[in-house]
Amino acid sequence: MSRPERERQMLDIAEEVFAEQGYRAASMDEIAERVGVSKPMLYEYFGSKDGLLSACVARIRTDLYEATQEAMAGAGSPEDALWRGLLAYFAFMDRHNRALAVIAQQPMLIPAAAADAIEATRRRQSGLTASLLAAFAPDVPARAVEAYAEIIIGACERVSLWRARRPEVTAEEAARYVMDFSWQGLRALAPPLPHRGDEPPL
Amino acid sequence: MSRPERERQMLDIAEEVFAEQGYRAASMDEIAERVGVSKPMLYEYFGSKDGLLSACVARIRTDLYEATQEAMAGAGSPEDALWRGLLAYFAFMDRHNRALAVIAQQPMLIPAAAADAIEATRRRQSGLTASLLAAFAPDVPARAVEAYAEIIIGACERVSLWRARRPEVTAEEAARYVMDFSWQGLRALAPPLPHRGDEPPL
DNA sequence: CCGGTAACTTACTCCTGGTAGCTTACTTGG
DNA sequence: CCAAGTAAGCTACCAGGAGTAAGTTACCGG
Repeated sequence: MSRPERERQMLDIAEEVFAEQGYRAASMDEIAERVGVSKPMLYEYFGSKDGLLSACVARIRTDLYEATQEAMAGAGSPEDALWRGLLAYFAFMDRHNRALAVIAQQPMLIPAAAADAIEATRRRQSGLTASLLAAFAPDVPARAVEAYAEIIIGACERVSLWRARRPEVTAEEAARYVMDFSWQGLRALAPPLPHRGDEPPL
Repeated sequence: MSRPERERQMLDIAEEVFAEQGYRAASMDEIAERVGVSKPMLYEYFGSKDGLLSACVARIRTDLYEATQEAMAGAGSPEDALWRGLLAYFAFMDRHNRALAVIAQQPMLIPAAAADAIEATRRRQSGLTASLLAAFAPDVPARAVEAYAEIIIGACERVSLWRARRPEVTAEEAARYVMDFSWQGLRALAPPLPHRGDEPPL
């Protein structure tokens, strides 16, 4: 079997095993066995267990990035772009095994080397969001744009996690929540106070 | 040394070591040595390495919960409560070693038992936020309130992570970003439209 | 003084991530 | 068609750390 072929096969199996058992419980021996290959081959290809996880995560993140970017490409307005991006995000999470999607969001417990690879792809996602924001709010300072991008990413990740406990929430509903919140904020929620135009206290 | 005393001491050291080296890299032998005690004592007290992490996380989360709850107690309005809560959150993250605060947010790489303990305490935080929201938006469906609470928590966690890369961002500035975003949403950012006081759609 | 209990230790086992070195099999040039 | 090189693959091992069994000290009530 050729190298790229084997590599993809290994990633497929590893993704499956990690999702089933979690990173720690998954053993390299089992992954190797299920691939139908011996353990040193895994190390030949990925260097370490962390390297294998990194590769899995990198692949997923790349796919996620492409899916959201593509979805946002055809948008007519910033608002529309945000909506399409959110929808694509949650739909993607549905298609892929949610357990690994969650693993893909856990940078810190794994060693620095692996975390770097994950963070790099992750930052591309933040960057995409940030550029969207910058496009329709050019006067907002860069720092604030970054912060807002992080906020949106964090919101998405957390809502994904929440959906794992609430399977009845559809991807569209989830996207809707994030969208409404992001667009209008909470102020729109408060019905009793009629004077909504005032500034918040710093 | 008495049991509760030892326990606290062990947690202090473990917190430190986990924060320094990360969960995986930290060894029970080293923690035991730094405590000045032998390894079986750690197992006597916490059952397993995961148990030790769970205990650390539980303690931190409890403290965080109390800190934010206390901060929000004296608020005059929901808006004020949100602001105080956010500020307390980020200030807490500053005081405690940020690395462990981050570890506390990584449930999935550790076995189910530990993850459960973490999620349980975490949900209390979501619950606190949700009750705040419910208080000033009683007509919003419970499901949406939950989603919004998750969004805010996710935003806070992610912004914390971001601050680890951007030490120049103060706790107050971070709280400010989350506050502004949560309150006004993004629509307020778009500068070409001068009419910000109008009703949002919905 | 003695029995019991509770903090504590030494000295292991075993599992799993990781590696050294060998074997097979396929391609390529003479 | 064969030899030589290269790439895929394997067996057998090591190291280190999680977790444990059994024994030891020290304190405290009777």
